[in-house]
Amino acid sequence: MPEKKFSILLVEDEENLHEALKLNLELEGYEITSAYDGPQALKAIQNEYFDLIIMDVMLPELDGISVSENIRLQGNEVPILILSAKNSSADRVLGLKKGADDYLTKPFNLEELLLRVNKLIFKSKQISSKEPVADEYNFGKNNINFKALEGTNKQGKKIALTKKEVMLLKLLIENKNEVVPREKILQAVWGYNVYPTTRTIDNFILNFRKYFEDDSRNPKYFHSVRSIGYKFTDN
Amino acid sequence: MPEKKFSILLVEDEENLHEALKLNLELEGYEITSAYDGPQALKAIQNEYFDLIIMDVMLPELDGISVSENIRLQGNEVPILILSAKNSSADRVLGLKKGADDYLTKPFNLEELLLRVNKLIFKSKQISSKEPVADEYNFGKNNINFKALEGTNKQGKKIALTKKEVMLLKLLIENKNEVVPREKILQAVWGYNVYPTTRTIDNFILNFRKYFEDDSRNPKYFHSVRSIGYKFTDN
DNA sequence: TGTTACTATCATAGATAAATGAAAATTTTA
DNA sequence: TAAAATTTTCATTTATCTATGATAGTAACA
Repeated sequence: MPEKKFSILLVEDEENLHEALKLNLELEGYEITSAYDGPQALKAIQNEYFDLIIMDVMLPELDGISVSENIRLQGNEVPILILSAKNSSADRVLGLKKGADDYLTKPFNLEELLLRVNKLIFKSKQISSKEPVADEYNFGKNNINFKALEGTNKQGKKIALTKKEVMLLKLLIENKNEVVPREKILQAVWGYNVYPTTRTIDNFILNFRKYFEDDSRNPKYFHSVRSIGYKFTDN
Repeated sequence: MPEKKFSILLVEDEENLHEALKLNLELEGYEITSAYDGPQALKAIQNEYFDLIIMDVMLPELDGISVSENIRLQGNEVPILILSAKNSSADRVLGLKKGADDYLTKPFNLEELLLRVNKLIFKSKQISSKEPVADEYNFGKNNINFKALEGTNKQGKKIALTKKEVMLLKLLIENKNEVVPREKILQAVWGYNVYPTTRTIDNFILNFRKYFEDDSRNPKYFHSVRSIGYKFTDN
């Protein structure tokens, strides 16, 4: 299995700087997606998973601060590194307030940028460590044995689970009572960072409902949250 | 660490008033930069950081309102205190008031000016320490879980919240005790190129009141501020 | 003080985008 | 190669969002 690259969204309108940054980041082993204005950036964020966003404040159409604000309001906590031309502390305060995680003033030293990029990505991975679920999990009258790749439903019927099914179940149960966005699911279970036009996730959820729900029309455990993702609850 | 002086840009063309204000503000401990017309003001703003701008509406070359608009278009949210003569267009001054700034009508009392200057600077510093809201928020007997997209009202009833509802709730709660103008709401929640009729926002507020208020006719939390926007309070 | 103009409230209905569910197509595994 | 697992496709259903309109409330002004 090839080592997974971290993916970065680079939002910068100035061509030369954009290309230079892209080249250097790729040399460091990151996978770069390019955006040249605010709307493009927002669109990319809707469709892909990123480990980090590097964004200029001064952008055509929609400025970087507004973009960050929008990202945060959507509940997305991807780390954001803001680049600013102005050396004004007003920008700085405003940017950080809106949820940017770090801040660099142009012109900046390339070394410093790379250091910060590394730090931000590492930091966010650290925090995201959730307590792992045990080998078995019970909800209602259902049981899941993650190691045996096997489930038992309320009628005591054994259900053979596949690897992917187990991965998705684990992910949802680890994050129970929280909505897990589709991009996060794809990222965690499939390893994509591109959100394909696919109903694959939905099919897995449908299967889970068939396996474990009394009434798949009114799910108690596997809830869909429209336009975001899915949520597992057990109460 | 030496105490930092707050810096003010004073934009006033009338020499006598300008000098008088400058002297008094300096006596109060502020650092004053002078400008005597619109273009000068804009130039100063490009090059320096200011904690506050005091600006006459009636200026040679380029009037104060235009200068303010220009500043805002640049994404700069420095507080602006407008000085206006009584006969100036009420509409445009009203427009500025919406931006959480302040205005004074000439002739004004010096004490009052100093009070407002203080208030504006203090207020903007306050805002800058605003933190993003946590995953959960409680007000009265209500609870909102932003990660679960779920609310609980005083009767303990669970309310499934939608993505947009959560975005708007977050925005209002992040800015609690402040009026959030309708344009700001549209910009932050709906995005850059969507213009739903303003009734849409009202509908969301309406729902929030149904979910969380005892008496939706006399809201305790979700207040409308006529012709400006909405305000969330929790006291 | 009454008239007028504006703005918010609230219910309802329509539009739209997303999820469902079944089945077929494809890929992977044994 | 057969069987299992996974992914795609597509018609249908549904959740959510938006527009509309009737009413009530509020501010402005003579």
